[in-house]
Order: sequence, then structure tokens, then C-alpha cells
Amino acid sequence: MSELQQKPYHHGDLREQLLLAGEQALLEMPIDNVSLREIARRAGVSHAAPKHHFASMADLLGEIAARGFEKFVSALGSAAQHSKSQTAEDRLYAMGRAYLRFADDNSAVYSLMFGHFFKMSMTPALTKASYDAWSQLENAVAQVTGALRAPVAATHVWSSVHGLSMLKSARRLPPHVSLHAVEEDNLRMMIAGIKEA
Amino acid sequence: MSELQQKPYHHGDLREQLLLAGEQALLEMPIDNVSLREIARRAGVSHAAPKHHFASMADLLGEIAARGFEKFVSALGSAAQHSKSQTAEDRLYAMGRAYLRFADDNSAVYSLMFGHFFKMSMTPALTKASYDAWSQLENAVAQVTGALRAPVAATHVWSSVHGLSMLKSARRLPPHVSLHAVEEDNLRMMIAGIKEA
DNA sequence: TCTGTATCTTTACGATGTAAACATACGAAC
DNA sequence: GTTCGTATGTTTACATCGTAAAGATACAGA
Repeated sequence: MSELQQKPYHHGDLREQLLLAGEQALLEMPIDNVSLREIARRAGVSHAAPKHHFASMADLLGEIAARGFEKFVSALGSAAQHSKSQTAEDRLYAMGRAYLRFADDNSAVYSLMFGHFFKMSMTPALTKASYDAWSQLENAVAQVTGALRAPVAATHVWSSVHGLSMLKSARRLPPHVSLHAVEEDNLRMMIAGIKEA
Repeated sequence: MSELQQKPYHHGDLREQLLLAGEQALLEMPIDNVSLREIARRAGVSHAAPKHHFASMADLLGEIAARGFEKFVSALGSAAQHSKSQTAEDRLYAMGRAYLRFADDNSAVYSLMFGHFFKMSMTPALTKASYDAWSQLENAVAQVTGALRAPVAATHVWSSVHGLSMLKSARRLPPHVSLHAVEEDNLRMMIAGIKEA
């Protein structure tokens, strides 16, 4: 078989195609409109085909969320690396901005990752990926607060940045203030908070 | 008709019964399992009966969320009033604790109020109730930060407290730390943050 | 070449939200 | 007091959903 990609069976690696179709669907429509049958339709297969690759819809969404966390870790890590002044505090700023950008650019996947828990399975990949995300954050925080206070301080960082992105996506922020200013102010308040003794 | 309550038509005020049944269902099962038919079942009517009181499922959930916001405002207001030392900062603490308690005690309604936006309609009652909640918070914050910085500071308060309650309900908090201590620490960091210039 | 099995399709089932047709009983007008 | 309109509720129907089982297909290895 001299195709470009190896196509192991009938269609090719449908598993990957389904994950891509699911991610694409989540980019184009609210999460409640994304159905298993819709994803199968986008992948060009019958609605029962996914069963051979994912035991259930929850498993498919779990894998998509896991890939979301991987992209998330990658985006925050890259932002921290490319932070101009390489102080621990500035790296945390950069990660905060990257977090908000990720939530904007991947709102449906993000709401899957941090919102609709009952819709997805805690697959091993998801457990690992979300653990990695938490570790990355805690390490970055530890360089600002010291290792001792890092676990609790990290909860404050995650809480406030997640909460802000939620308020943004729900359009609950004061309308007459610059969005960019609100974000910068919130990150500043957050960092001031964790630096308190 | 000499019943205890006036029963205007066939069953009584089914509209109220449906709202109560919906709230009860949200107390007993995750939000994704709460269906219109389930609510009708609990109210003892056919699955199509709600149509005469709520144009859609989203409208019913919107009204339930509105009532959630009313209870929410009442709980936070009461907590602020009964705060021991009546300083502005302590009132904000008390409201923060009341917020976390409300999210715990009404997790499904809370997740409806702050999470699943696409599942409910923005009914007039919901718009008003959520606006009232925001106003209450902003007023309390203004007494700590001054009116000028209140709008942005309030976003930080709401963000961080909402984010914390989300992390709690998702069981994403560090396991080896006292939950109560984490909450107190987070509230302290939050208030330290908004007091920064 | 043959056979087993992984993959995909078809068909089916119960559940859901919504709509329309039908039934009932209250309230108001006479 | 009777009648009638209409608000309220039930029944039936439909498209969609996730899941399961049975049938069809094509690859892999013997």
C-alpha cells in the first residue's frame, strides 16, 4: 500500500479523525450541540462507528479534554519561557496571560476541561494531563512564594484566573472598562495576594 | 372551594410546583440528569404540561437560576449583616464564606447559575437577579477599596471566590491541606490583593 | 488461499425536547 | 343556572440522541 499515510484498515485511523472532528466541532458550536452523531458525521462514518474506538461519548470527550490539557500545558510553558524579563514573577504574569488567551481561543474545550465534569470520563490520559497542568502551575508559583506556601497559593492563582476567564466568557465583566486593563489589574491583584505573608 | 390553598385550576399553581420540583431535582442529581420530563414526573403531571407555563426547558431553568440568585443575594446579605466586627473588610470576609457555603449547599443550582449558560434563557427575572448579585458585591467591595476601584476589584473578588468553589466541587484542591484553611487563606489573599494600590 | 477478527454499517430501543391534536374544567357572560 | 370561551392538562407524534446488537466488509496472518 503506497499511500501517503498508512491506512491500517478501512478508512484510516478513525480514532484520530474522531478526535480531530470533535475538537473542530467544539470550535464551531457550543458544547451542548456537540453530539456523538455529529462528530461521526463530520468524520464521514456511521454514528455507531466510534464505538470501536471509544466505549462511550464520555470517553471520547475525556480524550479531547486530555489533549486540551496537553495543549494548555504547552501554551503556558512556552509563554513562561519566552517571558521577557526572566523573573519568577514575570513568568507567572506571562502564564496568566497565556491562560486567558487559551480560554478565549478554545472556549468550548476549555469549558469541557474545567466545567462539564459529568459529561466526560476520567481516562488515564486525562488524569495525567490535568495533573501535569497542576504541577506546572505549582512549580511556577513556588518560585514566587517559596515551596512551603505554593500548594495553597497555587489554588488562589488558579481560582482567580479561572474565575476571570469564566466571567469573560459569560460577559459578566463591567462593560465600560477595557478588557485588557481588567485582565492586567486582576493578574496584578492576584500576584499581590500570593506575595502576602 | 374550601381547600387550604386556592387551587386556581385543575392541579393548583403548577408553575410553582414545577420550579420546586426542578430545584429539588437539582439537589438530588447532577444537572445533566435533570430533564424536563423528570421534573414533570416529580410534579405528577404529564411531560407536556410544563409547556403551558414555560415555553421551553431553557426558560424553566432560567427561572430556577433566577431564584437561585435571589437566595444567593439573600444569603450573602444576611451573612454581611451578622458579621461580628462590622468593618467593611470583615463583611467582605463573611460574604466570601457565605458564597462558598452557598456553592456547597446548592451545587447543581450554582453550576447552573455560573456554568451551563447555554442551557437556560436569560429571562427578565434572571437578568435582574444576577444584576442584583453583582451590585451587592460591588457595593461591599467599594467599602474596602473605594468606589473608584470597586468595579475592577469586584471582578477579582468574584473571580477568585468562584474559582475556588469550582476547584472545590471538582475536587482539584491539594488533598493534604485542611479545606477550611485553604478557604481562609484564599479569602485572605483575595482581600490583600484588592487592597493593593 | 483460507480463516479469524477488527472495523464499519444497519437496525433497533429507550429517552429526550418540542409540537399538535384532543380532553377537561374553570370563570365569566348571559 | 346555563352556556361558552379559554386556560390547563393529556395523549400522540416526531426528530434527535447515546447505546447495543446483528450483519457486512476487508485486512492480517497462517
